[in-house]
Amino acid sequence: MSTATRTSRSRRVAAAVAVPDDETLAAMAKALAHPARVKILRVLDARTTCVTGDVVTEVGLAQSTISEHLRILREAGLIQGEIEGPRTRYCVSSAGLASLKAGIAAL
Amino acid sequence: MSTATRTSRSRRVAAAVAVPDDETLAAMAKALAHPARVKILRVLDARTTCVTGDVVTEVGLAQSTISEHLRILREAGLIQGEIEGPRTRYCVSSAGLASLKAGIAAL
DNA sequence: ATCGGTTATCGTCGATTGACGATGGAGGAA
DNA sequence: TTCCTCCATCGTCAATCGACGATAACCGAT
Repeated sequence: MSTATRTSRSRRVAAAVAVPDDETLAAMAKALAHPARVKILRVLDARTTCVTGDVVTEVGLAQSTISEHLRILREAGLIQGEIEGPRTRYCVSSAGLASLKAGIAAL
Repeated sequence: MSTATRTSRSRRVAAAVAVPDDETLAAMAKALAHPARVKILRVLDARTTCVTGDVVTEVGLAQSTISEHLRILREAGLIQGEIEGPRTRYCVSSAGLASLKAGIAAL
């Protein structure tokens, strides 16, 4: 418990963080269970936003491999990408990340 | 951060949490990347300590499978087990878990 | 309409994972 | 000693992962 001292029957104050169950937490952990994906998260966080090509350059793996890692992170809800013309812009999902943090912190 | 408000150049107060690099963080996440292992952590936390057989009963997988999961968690530094006569007693490694939490929180 | 740049998806291959039963060793009890 | 219990390890099998090149789809500009 850190931000939310206010728990029980009070008004919803600010973004109730979803606490994931075992299954979901494991899935999110699995998405992080690869150095390249951890690095991708850091890259996205540092630049606040980038297109796939930027990530390919930064991480140094094949484009198809990066695209796959991005898919895994996206399906885990840790990042989100929006199509922007011919390219796709990715950013970390603060909601998803918060959920992961909450789940880990609750251990 | 929860326990340690005291950070910088003060005397080392209580267990400076090691912040893991990408590789290590990924390895710890990988250890959590399975529902059974998440559950095992919860079981250990709830009972503060248990022998392998208890975990087998609680989780409901084959003894060899549980033993393997315990090994993975142990090698990731998330739990520690001490041999106690004919059985092995496992408990959560607060240091390892703190390291994981720090790594995740730093994302 | 066609071309060039940017991504996602497909197919493949070797490596790793996860599950289980079987085996073996280390302790306590008889 | 001789059991019996508890646990880790081994061997095996199917399933999944990770990386890559090749291909296709999509869009903007020419």
